[in-house]
Amino acid sequence: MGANDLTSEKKMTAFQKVIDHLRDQIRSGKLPEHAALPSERAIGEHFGISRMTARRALLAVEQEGLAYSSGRRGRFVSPQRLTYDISKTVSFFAHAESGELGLKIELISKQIIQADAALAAKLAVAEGDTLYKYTRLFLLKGHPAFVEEEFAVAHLFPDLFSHDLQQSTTLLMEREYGMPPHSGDIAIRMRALNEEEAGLLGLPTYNAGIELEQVIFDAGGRPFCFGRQIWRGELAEFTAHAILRNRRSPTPGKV
Amino acid sequence: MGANDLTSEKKMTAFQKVIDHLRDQIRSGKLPEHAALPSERAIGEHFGISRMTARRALLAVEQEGLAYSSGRRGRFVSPQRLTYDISKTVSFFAHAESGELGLKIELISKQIIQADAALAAKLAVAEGDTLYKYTRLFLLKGHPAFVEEEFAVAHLFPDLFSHDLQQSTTLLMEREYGMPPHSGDIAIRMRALNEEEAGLLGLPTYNAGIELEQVIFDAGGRPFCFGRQIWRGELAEFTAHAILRNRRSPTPGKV
DNA sequence: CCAATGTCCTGGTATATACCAAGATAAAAG
DNA sequence: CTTTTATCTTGGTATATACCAGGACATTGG
Repeated sequence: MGANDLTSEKKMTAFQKVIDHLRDQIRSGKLPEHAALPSERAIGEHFGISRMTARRALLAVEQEGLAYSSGRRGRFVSPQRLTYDISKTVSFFAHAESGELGLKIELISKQIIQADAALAAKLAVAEGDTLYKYTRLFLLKGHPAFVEEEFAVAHLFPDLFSHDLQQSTTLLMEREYGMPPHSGDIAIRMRALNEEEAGLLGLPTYNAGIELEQVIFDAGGRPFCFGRQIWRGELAEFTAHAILRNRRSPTPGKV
Repeated sequence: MGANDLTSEKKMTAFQKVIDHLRDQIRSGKLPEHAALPSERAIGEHFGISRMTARRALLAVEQEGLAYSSGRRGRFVSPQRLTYDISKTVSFFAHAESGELGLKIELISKQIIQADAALAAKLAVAEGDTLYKYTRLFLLKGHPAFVEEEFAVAHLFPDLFSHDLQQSTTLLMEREYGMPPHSGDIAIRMRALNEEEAGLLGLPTYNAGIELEQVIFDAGGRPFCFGRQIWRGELAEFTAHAILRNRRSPTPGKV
């Protein structure tokens, strides 16, 4: 005992070695953005491990956000994370326009629906009121970033569907209907993708993503639009600057 | 050929059946919060599938946030998600005190360090300046919720470590040092846990979680504290209310 | 030149098995 | 009654193998 201490890190599991290797390759830039990672089988042979172990390692790297899988085409290096300042704008499109992000919108579906209880509460309308509903896929440089479902109070935006929906609806509502956003209620959480979302985002089902919900209010505090985005988790970062309201003791002196 | 169409959903994979079953059990309340899920082996036998397939199903349910694993003790039903309004308070503790959440703080480590480039930039001090650093684990009703690493500018808080760190440091800094938080810069993203975090949170490494970073400023706009929390993803939801700054056309009239 | 075809590579699913280590628990020893 | 020990259960890791279906791509036929 104590003769072979040179083999320092032998506690490492096989798939952790692979993870570390892939991480290095990606972080060092040897594998640039959107470059293909070795396949499960290739890694298995190269490291002398079974394909299933190689697979676990690749899935871990995927979870880590360093790589993304694209159906049966293979796995690729994730692009750099992008930040979305939720306290400055309610429209990601408006946010993205300034920087050159190569944003593209694909319309997946549009329909006219009746508000259910949950939507009615969020949009301060009666249950059964007419709403526009449309689903869109947002791509950054050709790569899926998030899926958005949006609900708009119908009577405020007559003939909304006659306009092009491949643009910022927030800007559209402001320009065409004189309805500028004034404030927003936002919720962010992590959850698993359902089958449809996974398909659109090119991810395996049950992958985790980040959901961002927002209710947009006009200057009078009336909600007119509710949106629900589900992002590829490795892609997004949300920032905000918060000014704190007066709390229990309105500290005299300053302020 | 056309005789057995009653077996309607036979395209379902084995592990999807298990997922649906577990989801039902949890959503319907047959399995209450923190109740134990069947083990991998038990599910395998019950559904006539191999343990590895049962395992994949359980991992998917875990990813979905419906269940959490707790080392080698088994898997359990996740408690209800809790919301944390980031635009109203910078202290989760202060936030949690009001509601009866059963919050407990465990001090993991504390040390005095020199600021590296990244920390120096965030806290507006010189590289090499002295900082307090402490890591704490936050538990809700006895269950790990998030790990927090906090960095405070040392010269502003003499003898910080002589105080009890099992309380809200924001409140501590306000009460003992007359340094109330005025505003905060917040960033939220999804990322994988490292080994230490996974251990503390009772999760397998490389699981995804939600990271919340915040820089806290005083009334003069000077940063004095930087915190980094990593949450169990299925547990947290972050909300904010944003008032939009004047954009291209400073809408006349209100405000 | 273009469309159709077939082959190869890829990840997704699934089985059956094996060993390990940590947690839980019951049994044995003090 | 308490402490220690041994056993059982659990998830974590790992292998070797197999079949399927979709994407990529070169070859073939018109």
